[in-house]
Order: sequence, then C-alpha cells, then structure tokens
Amino acid sequence: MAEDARERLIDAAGRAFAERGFEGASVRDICGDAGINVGAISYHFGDKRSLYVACLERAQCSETSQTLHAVDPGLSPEARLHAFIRGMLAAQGDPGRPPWHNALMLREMAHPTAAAAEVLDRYIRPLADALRDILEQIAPGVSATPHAGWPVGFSVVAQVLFYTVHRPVVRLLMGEPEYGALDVDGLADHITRFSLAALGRGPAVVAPDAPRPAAGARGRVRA
Amino acid sequence: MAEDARERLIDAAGRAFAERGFEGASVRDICGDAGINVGAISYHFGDKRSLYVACLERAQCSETSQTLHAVDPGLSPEARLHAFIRGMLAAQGDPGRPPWHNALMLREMAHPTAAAAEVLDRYIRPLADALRDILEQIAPGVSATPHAGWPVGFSVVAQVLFYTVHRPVVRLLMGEPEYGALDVDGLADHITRFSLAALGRGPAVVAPDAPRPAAGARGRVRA
DNA sequence: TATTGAGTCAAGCGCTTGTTTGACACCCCA
DNA sequence: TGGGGTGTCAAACAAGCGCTTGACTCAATA
Repeated sequence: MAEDARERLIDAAGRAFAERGFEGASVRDICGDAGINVGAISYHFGDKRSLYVACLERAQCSETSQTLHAVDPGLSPEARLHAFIRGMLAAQGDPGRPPWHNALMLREMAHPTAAAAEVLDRYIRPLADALRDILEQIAPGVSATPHAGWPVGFSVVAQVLFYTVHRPVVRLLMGEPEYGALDVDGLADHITRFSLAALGRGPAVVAPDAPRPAAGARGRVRA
Repeated sequence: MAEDARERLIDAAGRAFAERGFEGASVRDICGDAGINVGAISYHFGDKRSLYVACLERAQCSETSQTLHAVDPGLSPEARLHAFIRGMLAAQGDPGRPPWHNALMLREMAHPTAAAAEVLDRYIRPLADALRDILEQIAPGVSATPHAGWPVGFSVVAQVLFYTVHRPVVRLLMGEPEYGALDVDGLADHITRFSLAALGRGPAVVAPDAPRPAAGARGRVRA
C-alpha cells in the first residue's frame, strides 16, 4: 500500500499539473483524487514542487524511449521519418500510457520552470538529434542550410506538436464531424508527405495542375 | 485619471496573465505593478475574471487586424502567403504593440477558458479563412485534399506558432549565438519556402543532389 | 510480548487569495 | 456654498492555500 500510495499520488498529480498547471492544481485536489491524505505529499516527496519534479521525471522517463523505439534503424530514412512522426503523434494517444505524460512535458517546455534545462537534455535533445540524423540522411546538406538546419527540423516537429498543443483550436475550427475523422495514421501520412515534399524528396501534397499565369514572384517570395 | 487607471490595469493584468496564467497572476501583483489599489479591480471590472476577459478583448482587437492588414490583396498569392507568415511572426515582436497580446491569445487557445469560443470566432476564424483562401489560390485543389484541406493549413501555421509557443526550447536547443542570429525575415523566408515546396509550387529547401540507391519506399512512406 | 519504524489520518498552523467595505478626496453643477 | 456622483484608498473579510503536527494502525523484529 505504501508504494501504491506514492504511485497514485504521482498519477493524480501528473494529471492535475498537466491539465491546470503547477499553480492551478492544489494538493487537496490531488490527494482527494488519489484518495489519500494531504500529509502524504510531505511524507513521500517533501513538498509540492518535489512532487511536480517527480511527475516530470516519470513523464520523460517513458516519453523519449516511446518515440525513439518506434524508429527502427533498419528502415529506410523516409520510413524512419514516418515512424518518428507517427511515434510522436501516437505518444499522447497511447492507451497503454497515461495521457498526461505528453501534456506535462509540453507545458514545461512552453512555460519552463527551474527543471526545464534538465528535462530538455534528457528528453528533448535525444529526439532532436535523432530527427536531425534522419533528415540529413534523407536530404544530405540539410545541416548546411541556414542556422545549421535547425529550422528544417523545427518545421517538421512543429507540425506534430501543433495537434497536441492546439487541439482545442483544431476541434473548434474543423467542426465536430470532420475533427472526429482525424486519426493518427492519416495525420502522420500527411505530415511526412508535406515534409518530404518540402525537402524535394517526395511528391507535393497537391497534384500539380495547369500552370497559372506567372505572378512574377515564383521562388523569390519576398514581396 | 479614471480611464488611465483602467488602462494601466488592463496592461499590467495582460502582462501578468500572459506570463503566469490566470491562476498564477494575483490581483495584488497586478495592482502593485499598475500602482493602483486592489479595490480598483472590483470597481472597474467587477471581479478578476472580468478583468481577464477585458484583457482578451483588448488583445484580439489589435491582433487580427495586425496580421490581416499585412496581406495586401494586390500581391501575388505566393507573396501574400509570405506576408501572412511574416505578419504572424512579427505580431509578437512589434515594438508598437504590447508583446502580451499574442502570448495571451496563444495561452487561451492552448488551454481554453469559457471565453475561448468567442475569441476563436472573432480572432482565429478570420485568419484561418484568409490562409485557406491564399492556399487555394496558390495550389487549386488543396481544399479537396483529405479533411477539407485543413491539415495543409495547419502545417503552415504550425511552423509559425512553434517559434512563439516553444521559444524557450528553440533557444536551449540551438544555443545562444545561433539562436540570437534568428530573425523574423529569415524565418518567414524559410517557412514560406518550406510550405511552397510542400505544395509543389517552389524549389525544395535543400538542393537535390546525386540520387541515392533506391530505398524502396519513396512516396509511399508507411513502413 | 515489547519495541520499533513505516505509513496514514484528521486537525490545525500561518499565510495568501479574491473580494468587500467604509471613509476620504475631488469635480461638476445647482 | 453645498450636495451628489466619481474614483481611490487602507483595512478587513471569508475562503482556500501549502504544509506541519501528533495520534493512530500495523507488520516486522528481538
């Protein structure tokens, strides 16, 4: 029952922190949700912030491996990109893992606390390195594009993170029936196709049609 | 002095809400920052939440027009896409407007309160319509792609929003000297180029090189 | 059997929260 | 000159906050 209480505390706190933030979640709510007395937080973790750090560690522990293990080194670079994207998209919807893991990491990254730097090195950096590696294999020379190729990688992960961070907007914009038709596989396909086409290593997301009258600014877009 | 106090209250509250969220910002902090007694919130707005809504209205009022006015209808579709992207990117850095406007809207969209639906209709929807219009002109048929073409538009705005939502991660990942070299124009160029290439209406972000040995999964990426 | 330590609990600590109150200063108009 | 409305203020309110306390149960140990 001892370890069990600790686990239930982390789980309830993780859900609360991910949903309402550190300030918004009260220890009474958390303990009430876990069915445990408030004194347990002091006993097991010391204080509320230490409980928060414990949640963060729990989340990042299961998170990075989740995505990276989806990327089979034996696949082609294009297939590994697809697996990477699909892995990140699926991470939050995985029924085998609490959905707050992803949400808590995202919240920490968007509004960093003192624990952010360590989270980044242990959780984000390996993912970034893996993606940069994949992209360089798909399109050699991407690291030589401006800013060491970072913006290219950001353009890929941005598309993935958009659906987790701005999910409420997506739902409201698309409307319920259309939103409900979204699925992880379809989104992963779209993002992979969009990114490969941008890299010049795949077909465009829209079939080319009859050329329009030249507008003057093709390729050099600045107005 | 009356209107002045109200204005200072909205400005101080907007900054606080954008930075620390609704729960994280206390009325004492806000009033202290504004140099005004705490009773003023009750007097001018009724309660804290009404003050929050007032901040939201102030933000969205100046926000949508900011981006949309950057899009000159006389430009070519490609140039309008570039202007749209640059406008969104520049919105937060505009020295003529408080930087909390953008941050507050983003926070509301990522973690919606009761006011979210109205904000979306008045602020987000017009932007989404404008972008869909531009994309359809650049690549006719984009609305006919899966899910009414929404994912294509999302892939574009996702790249823009990434730099505002995950700015701390960008800084930590890239490192200080490289991060400091980022600028609005360079990012706008990159995102526009990336998106146009994905649409099949511009050159790839990486120059094509000698074809590699076929890996088997070109164009059909699912592993 | 007596003792120890882990774990849980209700109760309450001091403090901060959002909000209300009543007095005070000011300005406009009769 | 004398109200009445407007705006500001310090002070206090009840409620909720994070955290501590001391008594309690219970299994393991000697």
